[in-house]
Amino acid sequence: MQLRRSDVVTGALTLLDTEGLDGLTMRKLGAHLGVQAGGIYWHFANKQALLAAMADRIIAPVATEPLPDAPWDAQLTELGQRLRHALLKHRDGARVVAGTYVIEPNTIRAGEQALRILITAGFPADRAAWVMAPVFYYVLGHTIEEQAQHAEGDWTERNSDEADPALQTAMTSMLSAAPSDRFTFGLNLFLDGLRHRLPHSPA
Amino acid sequence: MQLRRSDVVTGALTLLDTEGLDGLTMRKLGAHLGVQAGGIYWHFANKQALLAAMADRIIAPVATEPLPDAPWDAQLTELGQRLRHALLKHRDGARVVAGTYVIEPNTIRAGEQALRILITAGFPADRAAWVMAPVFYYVLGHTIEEQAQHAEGDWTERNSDEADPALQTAMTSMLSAAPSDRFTFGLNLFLDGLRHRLPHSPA
DNA sequence: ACCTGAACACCGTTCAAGT
DNA sequence: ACCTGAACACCGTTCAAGT
Repeated sequence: MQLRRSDVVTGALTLLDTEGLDGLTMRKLGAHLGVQAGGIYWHFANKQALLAAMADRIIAPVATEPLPDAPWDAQLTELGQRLRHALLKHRDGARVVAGTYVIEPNTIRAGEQALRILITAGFPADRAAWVMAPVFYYVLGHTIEEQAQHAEGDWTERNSDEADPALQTAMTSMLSAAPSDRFTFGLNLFLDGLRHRLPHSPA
Repeated sequence: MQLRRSDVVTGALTLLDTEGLDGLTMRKLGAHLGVQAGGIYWHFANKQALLAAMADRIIAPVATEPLPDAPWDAQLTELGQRLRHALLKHRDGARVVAGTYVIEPNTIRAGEQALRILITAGFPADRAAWVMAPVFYYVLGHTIEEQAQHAEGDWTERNSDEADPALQTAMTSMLSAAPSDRFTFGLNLFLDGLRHRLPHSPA
């Protein structure tokens, strides 16, 4: 039976979870789908196009679920949290999304949601995207690192000697903290900046 | 005459500028250095280690130059600006740094500078790193996109139809703006959040 | 110590040819 | 329309052997 474009994306995401991004090859994907590697190129022009489709699928839940009726800052926080959770659902999800310049439908929709929140809240339309981009970079950057989980011993090892105790405290408290706490902290840092530019919304 | 570790890094950065990160292969680097590809492995355990050394070299100017005697927020801004400029000095510089979990000396030093600024300013030591990380993610994310310069027509093309004019304005103003203006704007957004948590420093 | 030569085990992508 | 088979032009990495 035939392979649809969406089957290829689904198979690729399954393989992503078991092999990771670096282990995701067209040949392995072909084998997983019961097809020659070359066969995939009938459905996708190249690997990059497939990765873009995967990224869009990963982001889908962020664009789909309706936002709660809440103040703009709570809505924006919710969007950031949803994005992180969506990225965490697949191994290397953040790297996949970061690596593809996505102009697929769901990604566009998610971005439009963020812009609408900001514009409705009173941000000038010609600055809304300037605000959205940093939040997006932050969520991606944080989650990439969260998913990389490079053996945490590294830093402590390298710097066990010669270091300022305050700096030690700083690094240790970052490495030992729960990722979700650090994430929320950073997101709030951002929103403080935003709230500062805009009258706080009435609850 | 013999090849030193630092010569390999220098050659790799030269090649990076002409070929880009995706075109930087061990074989091409070998040819550029007048050496077989395998020969490089005497100096570096693998390509990843070489990329880490390249990243550290790229970041070097951020760690080396002393900071001006200024309020903490101005110092932090300066550090962010320097990091962006350092990344921009080499093609795909931001991607190189983002792709390597760097615990090389210069990167450590640059991070310590940021932590010291924050701690001196009065941030609790166990939160300083939580503040530093988001700024770092932002600078990297912004600069990666700035260096990708994916034909700006893409978005406008895809969305010339059916779209909300306010959203159009938002996207257009982002795509047409000078990257350095957008960068400074985003950095300030962050600092507003920080200043909000800390008594503003006396000039 | 530092590098060559040559191989190993892979890649993404193309494309005639099959069904 | 959808895929096979087989090739092309690469990769990173290893390692005996040379100097």
